[in-house]
Amino acid sequence: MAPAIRTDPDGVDVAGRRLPLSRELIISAAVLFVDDNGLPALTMRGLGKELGVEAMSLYRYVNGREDLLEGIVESMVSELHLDPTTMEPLNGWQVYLQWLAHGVRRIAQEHPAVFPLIATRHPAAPWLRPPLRSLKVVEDFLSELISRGFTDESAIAAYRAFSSFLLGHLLLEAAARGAKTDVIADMPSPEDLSPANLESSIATFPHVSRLGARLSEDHSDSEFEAALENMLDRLDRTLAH
Amino acid sequence: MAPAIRTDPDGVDVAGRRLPLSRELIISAAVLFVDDNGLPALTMRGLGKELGVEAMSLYRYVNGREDLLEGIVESMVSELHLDPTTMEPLNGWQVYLQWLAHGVRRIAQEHPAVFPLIATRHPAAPWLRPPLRSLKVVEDFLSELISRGFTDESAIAAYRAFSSFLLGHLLLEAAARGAKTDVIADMPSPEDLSPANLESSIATFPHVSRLGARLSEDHSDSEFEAALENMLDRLDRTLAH
DNA sequence: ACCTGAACACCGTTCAAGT
DNA sequence: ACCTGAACACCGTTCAAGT
Repeated sequence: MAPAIRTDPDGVDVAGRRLPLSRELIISAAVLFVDDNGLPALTMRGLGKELGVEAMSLYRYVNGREDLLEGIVESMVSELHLDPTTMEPLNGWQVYLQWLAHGVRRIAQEHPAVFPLIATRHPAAPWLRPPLRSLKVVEDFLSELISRGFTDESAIAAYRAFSSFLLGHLLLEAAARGAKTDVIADMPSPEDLSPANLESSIATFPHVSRLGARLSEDHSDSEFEAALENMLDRLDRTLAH
Repeated sequence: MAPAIRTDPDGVDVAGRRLPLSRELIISAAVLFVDDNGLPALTMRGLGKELGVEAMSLYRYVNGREDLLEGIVESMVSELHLDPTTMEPLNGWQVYLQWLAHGVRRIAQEHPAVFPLIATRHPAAPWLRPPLRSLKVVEDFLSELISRGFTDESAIAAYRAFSSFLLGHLLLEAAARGAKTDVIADMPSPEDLSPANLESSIATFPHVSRLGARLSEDHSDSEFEAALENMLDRLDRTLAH
């Protein structure tokens, strides 16, 4: 059932040694597991088996399943931390927001099955807005914009608008990407528009039937870039008020 | 534990008669249950108890838990169907999109705990985009726009942009609304910025600390209207190409 | 120090049996 | 026709016990 898992099923490396358990190892194994098998398949017992260990062993390193999910989200979002030691300085808030937007998009594309977790889990503080849901990311966001001409208020408004933008676009893009690759243990979709059912629905849904092929086309790259440009232009206009 | 349920805990009406079980009754009871107790609390056994019946009885009317969730989503989204018999004719695609946007927003506001379900469940067809995830809604959408000057391509582009817009804004708004009312059986948030922890993080997150109060302010009404206006203007511009 | 066996309280789901 | 008891295969989680 599990296709092409990246670790040996018994959680041993190529030399046959068992990898030493740790929070980091468990979380990264969980990410791979969700990538391959989908979120509902992630159970403590199943992940334990993947690592060649009983489920109870995991409780030494993570405080239960909820904490594991939190760790997964945190490990993904931390890729968006600004790191001055390795990054060249950004010139302009537009460059920063472009970098940030494409960073989140890369996460959504590489881990489409994990992204719904990033999108819908309750953040640590009520004003944190997925997918920009870590304190460090928000601090960077506000700092970059305010140091480059935004007022406090406009930086906060930008944070709200930008998080909504990223969430809507990338959650739908991840869902589309997931639907192609997906380990669909879901039920066979009842009102599916496969060729068989399509004919019977031409009368009821003429536009949908006629445009079915074009509705399925993937223009996510150009659509994302265009919407991102529009967002940046809009922020620029509020700056010049 | 369960606060202010709207049906008698034994699923009987005021006269003491047991309500006759049906798919519709079960689904609407499930919606109320999720509104009050949150999505994770919805179990077949728990819902059965709420209706004064054993869990197994529900299987006569719904094909398992997944089908129940599907029924919940479908019952909410069907509120967005155009009904020519009761509605006055809409003049202009802007009026239609305003009506649609506010309809989805009302659902998100009235059922914030259900909205993540509408947002993240795999739709019946891969090209359906939550929250506009029913064939009828998409047919209405395309029909309204194409009959009012949109080309096939621009109507499809508008469907994509509009669904992304609604999903991003309303999922975040529902999450914020849910966090206030929520039955939070969640763990105590570890990096919460409550007064106690706030002081220690001023050094690490100066902007966040300074703006904490303003980050928590709710401007969702005006922000939604402004972003909706912007979206409609953008569509209007592509129309005039 | 690290892992496990056994146990507990839950799930969803099936099916023969009751009324 | 409609509901239930009993059972099965799973969960997450705890804790005393093993090594």
